[in-house]
Amino acid sequence: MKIATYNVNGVNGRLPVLLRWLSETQPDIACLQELKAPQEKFPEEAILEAGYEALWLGQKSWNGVAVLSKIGKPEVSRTSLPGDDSDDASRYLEVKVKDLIIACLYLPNGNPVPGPKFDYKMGWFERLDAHAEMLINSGKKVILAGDFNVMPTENDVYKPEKFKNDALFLPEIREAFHNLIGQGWTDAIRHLYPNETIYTFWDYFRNAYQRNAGMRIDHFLLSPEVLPQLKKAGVDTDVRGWEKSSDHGPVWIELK
DNA sequence: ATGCCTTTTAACAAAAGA
Repeated sequence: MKIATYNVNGVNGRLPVLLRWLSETQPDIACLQELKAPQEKFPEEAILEAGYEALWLGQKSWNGVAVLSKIGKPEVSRTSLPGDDSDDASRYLEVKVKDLIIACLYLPNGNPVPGPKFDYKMGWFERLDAHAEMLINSGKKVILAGDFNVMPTENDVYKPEKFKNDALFLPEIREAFHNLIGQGWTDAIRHLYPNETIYTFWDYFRNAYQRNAGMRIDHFLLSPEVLPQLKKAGVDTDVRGWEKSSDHGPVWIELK
């Protein structure tokens, strides 16, 4: 079984690229972030025609997450993180498919630092941390997948020194990510490729993709019950080079 | 030092992204 996560940066503007990617790579489940579309503007028909049933949380202009499946319709588990009823950003969609719980998440960017956006990011991470602990303690097969907006180590960004004061790389956010992992989660890409330089995002400008000036910010975290099934993982880096592509590339895992 | 591009919204720039 192949599961993918892809920050599409606009699901309607990206539809031709999204459909081509689904058709060429055939993930069984795809988690999408940054739909940038209200609930009623999600391209459900085109996704259905591509063979996928979908659940999605839309929002006007920004955010938005979805889970696509061609192995049975996902069942909603949660549509937000617990802990802050005032947060109405569409950033978290947790579903059940088969025997898996899959959390599709879009962590806030957090820049500029310092400021309310970074405070919001740290607060969001705290709520994720608390909920993830509950999930991992459940003993179920759980996957946290999505755009975490965190480069976990210096090997995850092309020029670490340039990002010392960035919300994606500050010590406190890397520590938050490290603490989350410490609950018992496994970073699937790093588990299979401990030392390789692997990126999932390349900026639109300065020819970042052509220069491979990238960052690894989209992640798969696996609960201990899922880890033994991990067979392969990778990034569809070529998709980032397609015409009208997102600034992120799709990341995927294969489970036995 | 810098959002240098791209998307969305809306009707022009502005906001946001990372």
